[in-house]
Amino acid sequence: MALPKVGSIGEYIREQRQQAKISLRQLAAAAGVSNPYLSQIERGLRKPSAEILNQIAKGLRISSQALYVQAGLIEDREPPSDVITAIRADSHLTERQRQVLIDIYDSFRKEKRAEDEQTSQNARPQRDSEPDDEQPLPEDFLAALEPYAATSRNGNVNQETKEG
Amino acid sequence: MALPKVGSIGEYIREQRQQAKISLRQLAAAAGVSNPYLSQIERGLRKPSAEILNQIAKGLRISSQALYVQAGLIEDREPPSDVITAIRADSHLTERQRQVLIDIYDSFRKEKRAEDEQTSQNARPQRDSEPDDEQPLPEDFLAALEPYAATSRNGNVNQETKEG
DNA sequence: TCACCGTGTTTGCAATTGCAAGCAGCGGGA
DNA sequence: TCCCGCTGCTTGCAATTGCAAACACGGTGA
Repeated sequence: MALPKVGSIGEYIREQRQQAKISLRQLAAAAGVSNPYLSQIERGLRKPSAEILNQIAKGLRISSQALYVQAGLIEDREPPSDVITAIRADSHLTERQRQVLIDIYDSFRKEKRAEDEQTSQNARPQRDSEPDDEQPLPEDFLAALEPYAATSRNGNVNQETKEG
Repeated sequence: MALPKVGSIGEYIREQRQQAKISLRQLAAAAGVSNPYLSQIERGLRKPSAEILNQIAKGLRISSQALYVQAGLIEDREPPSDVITAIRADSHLTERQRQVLIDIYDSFRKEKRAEDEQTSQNARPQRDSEPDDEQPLPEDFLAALEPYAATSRNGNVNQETKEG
């Protein structure tokens, strides 16, 4: 019972490897792991760490994500689609703007969580769709944001270019 | 071994945890790991396995992918790169929170653009990513957000909102 | 027959993970 | 003052990872 999903990922790796028509040792070399260890992984005898998994994915030239999903390390459909990552990757923002956005996002998550916990006691059916009946952002609210937005406190203008 | 990026992921976890305003032990319990181990992870003394990483992500209610990217375990190859899309897809937010985030994002984009036009004359060389850290969000700023965050589900809000 | 090269597998073992228990500091109440 | 609860940190220690070396088996050529 020790390693429930490891077997499946081992099989998956072996499948991928065989489809690529490379030997265990070749993949081991490409991935930078030892052949015996790879053998054990493929047979589900070992639970590789994330680092090893990542290297194997590289060796197989497949997506790390695919492997993690197989390993059960990422919820297969991870719908959050990751606002944080998107913010971090967005080159159209300054570093400070990113920080603010992330903080706001986190605070939202926190509030939502607090609410969820609260409602979980009552086990109340929760409606997501609310009648949207109000302007989301009044002027003064955005005004309050400005000092945090582009600011460039010490001329930190951050221009990594990524034309997109 | 240097474990180059472990430190950064530890910091990232600690940031996320503190922003969520939960204690190390709370997160440890939520993630199903021991407190001392989490402490060591946060300080970069240990390299958590993928499984632990995944559990921590769950405990933090953040995307596993974000954590893996931070850990350098995913090549960050195809990030959503679209903040709006990510926000829209995030089921952990209320509809109102999404609206607010999107509006803030838009306003940031505008400000940044204005700045870039201004600074394009100077073409300042990039300052490496080290914006002098400073507490990200003052209290009153977050307080200003609250009315827009989770509130107003279905018209009637004041169920138990702590009214001082 | 032997030697050689390839495949995947088994076998110890150092290094590391991850945990239970305990330690030190801080703030509040009796 | 003591006690309690909370915060994070340190300390052994069992369990596990991941590797080097050696193993078993098969195919090839001399």
